[in-house]
Amino acid sequence: MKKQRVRLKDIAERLNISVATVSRALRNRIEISEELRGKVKALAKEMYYQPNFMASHLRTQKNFSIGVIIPRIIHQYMASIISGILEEANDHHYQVMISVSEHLYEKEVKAIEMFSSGIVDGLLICVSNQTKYISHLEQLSQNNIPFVLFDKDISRIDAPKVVVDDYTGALGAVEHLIEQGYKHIAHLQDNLINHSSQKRLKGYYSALKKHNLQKNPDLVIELASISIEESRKAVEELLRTYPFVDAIFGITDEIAIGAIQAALKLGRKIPEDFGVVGFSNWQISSVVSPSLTTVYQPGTEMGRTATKLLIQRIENPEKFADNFPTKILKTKLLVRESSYRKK
Amino acid sequence: MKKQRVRLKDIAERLNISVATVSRALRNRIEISEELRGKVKALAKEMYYQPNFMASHLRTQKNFSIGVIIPRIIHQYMASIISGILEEANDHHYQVMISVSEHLYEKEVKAIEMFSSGIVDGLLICVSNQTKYISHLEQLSQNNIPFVLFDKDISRIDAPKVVVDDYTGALGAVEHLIEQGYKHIAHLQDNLINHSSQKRLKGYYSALKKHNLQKNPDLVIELASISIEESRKAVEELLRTYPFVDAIFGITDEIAIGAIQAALKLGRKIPEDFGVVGFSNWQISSVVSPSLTTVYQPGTEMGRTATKLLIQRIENPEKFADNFPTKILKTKLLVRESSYRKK
DNA sequence: TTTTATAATGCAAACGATTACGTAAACGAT
DNA sequence: ATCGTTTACGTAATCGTTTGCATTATAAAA
Repeated sequence: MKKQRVRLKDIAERLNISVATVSRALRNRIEISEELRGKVKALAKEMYYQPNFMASHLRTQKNFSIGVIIPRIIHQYMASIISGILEEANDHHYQVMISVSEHLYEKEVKAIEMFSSGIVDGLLICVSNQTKYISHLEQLSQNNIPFVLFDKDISRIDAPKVVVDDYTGALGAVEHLIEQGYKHIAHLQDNLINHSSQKRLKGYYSALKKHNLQKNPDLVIELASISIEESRKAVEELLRTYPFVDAIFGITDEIAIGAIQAALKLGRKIPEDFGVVGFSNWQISSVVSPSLTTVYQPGTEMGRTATKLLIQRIENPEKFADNFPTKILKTKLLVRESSYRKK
Repeated sequence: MKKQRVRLKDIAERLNISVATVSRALRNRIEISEELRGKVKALAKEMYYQPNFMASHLRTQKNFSIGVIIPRIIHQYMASIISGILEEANDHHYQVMISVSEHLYEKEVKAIEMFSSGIVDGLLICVSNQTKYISHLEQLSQNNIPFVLFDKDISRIDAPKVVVDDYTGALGAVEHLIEQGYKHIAHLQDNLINHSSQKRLKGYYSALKKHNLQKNPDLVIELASISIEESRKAVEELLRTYPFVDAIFGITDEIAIGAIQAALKLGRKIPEDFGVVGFSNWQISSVVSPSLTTVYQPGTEMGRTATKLLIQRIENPEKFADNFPTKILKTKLLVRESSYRKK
């Protein structure tokens, strides 16, 4: 009743030849005469033969699949990274398995263990916000499982990395505000565990210093969580306490949008007497009114680059035995209405 | 040099027992004495043993992984579906492999072929816009590979399906506009190949009919592609040609936002003299100004439901041999500024 | 003591593909 | 006729687990 899958053996029996011959014929080995190769292929097609990857992978110790571990997926930037990963993987005939850690360290460790069981040839990892220990990553190195870190940097671990130039991106964003004439620029960010956050903060400080603006620790606000509402509340409070603040650099677009809403609510004119810049270039940012100036992060490119690096490492282990490149992708400032006062 | 992976054999040799015993001990079979089981497990842990899934899957013909085929991923609604899939799969200890068809029929077929090679136990499929033929899906049935269709419905194919109630959703959205006093409601949609689009169009017509409003084919616009710009252009033209139009039901939030922009540009007041409703509840919709009334689609729930159905079908093939359920998820109208005129 | 039941373990054959090695036939060169 | 090559294929081991069917030891029953 239940139709069995067609195996090499079935083809072999129909043609009265050996399984080995069928295998070789299908993979175009020259040792098999052209005539027979043709016959085998024709019959395979006719019988809808599909190779059993489980078996061939067990034998060859190769999977043609890579695992991806990310903190969350409902997030435009992350979705664009995944998109890049899928594209690049597809180009190289690799399949992609995704696991979401939900920013929980434990889930991250579990995912890595799960992927360490031979179902993938390598791993693409974006560590969670909670990840402070790295023994699970070192375990991977010891088990000889190639992996590449992306987006979030963990400086202590020795592995290929692909990150965005947060420092320069933030620096440019804040310099732009300064050039537009804003004098008292606040910075809203999430907790500082995150490496990117730290870099963006540094960029912010550098820009102030470069232009001889005083840095005021009260103008750096650390939000408990990243959301429009949270940011709106914080900015309202900030503007009541320090009314002289005339611009905000938000660490994400969500935060920047919250800032816009708060400023509008308090009667500020954007960009005339209040400027806002965000980070990431979510689709929202071009649609809100006023449209949001933001730092574009090349998500798709990051996905592609990380995947390319991983596949190279998988297919050429010796070559990458000791020198692990860190690719730093350039951001791009997209100037829109929220910060551009024509002079 | 290169450290070998630890196998059952390695553990067996260290303990001077057979491989079979180790295998059974690790899987908690009662035939093995508790004492020995303990010893084996301890040593396995000590040696960092990770079972080789390739081998065990080959033997058991079971993968604990499912394949997902979607048209694209950078799309909030789709990302939320994926998120639901990943959650549910994770709960049942399944892994998820994703393939993107980019709305190309050929890529969809290729993906299905690829997944038919035993690397997944079942498939979750959201067909592309271009998919008119279904032989590739029938092939799956014949090859005994369980699959579930989600989001996009193809009525001709016999399989479990999970869809959203587009008809009722659209009906409710348009009725809401009517109740708010809008009289000349236009509808903007994409090409009609899509089943959902057709259902939403029907809902639109039904609402008009129910409230004795005349249907005017000129007020149903078919866009070449879905984007804010495309929609803005179309709506501008529409409003110039038919100035009496006072509301728009857009088939997605993008289209609705384009409509808002066009209406504002032409000096219409929203919601006073112009109403707009979208479909999907993207994050954007609550942030634009005026905020957008829209029909919420339960993406995460759809992902979870489809996955649950698939896993049931995988683990209980007989039970689902002939009766394939179609789950229709309820939408929910979220009334916001773009359509709510207080009376 | 012999028989029988029970518990605990080993043996070896799968799963389906790949591949090192072996072999038979055909051919040309000596 | 003999030998060496080449061509074209077959044999069988292998990848790491799982599992049906022994097998052995131990205990209980006769």
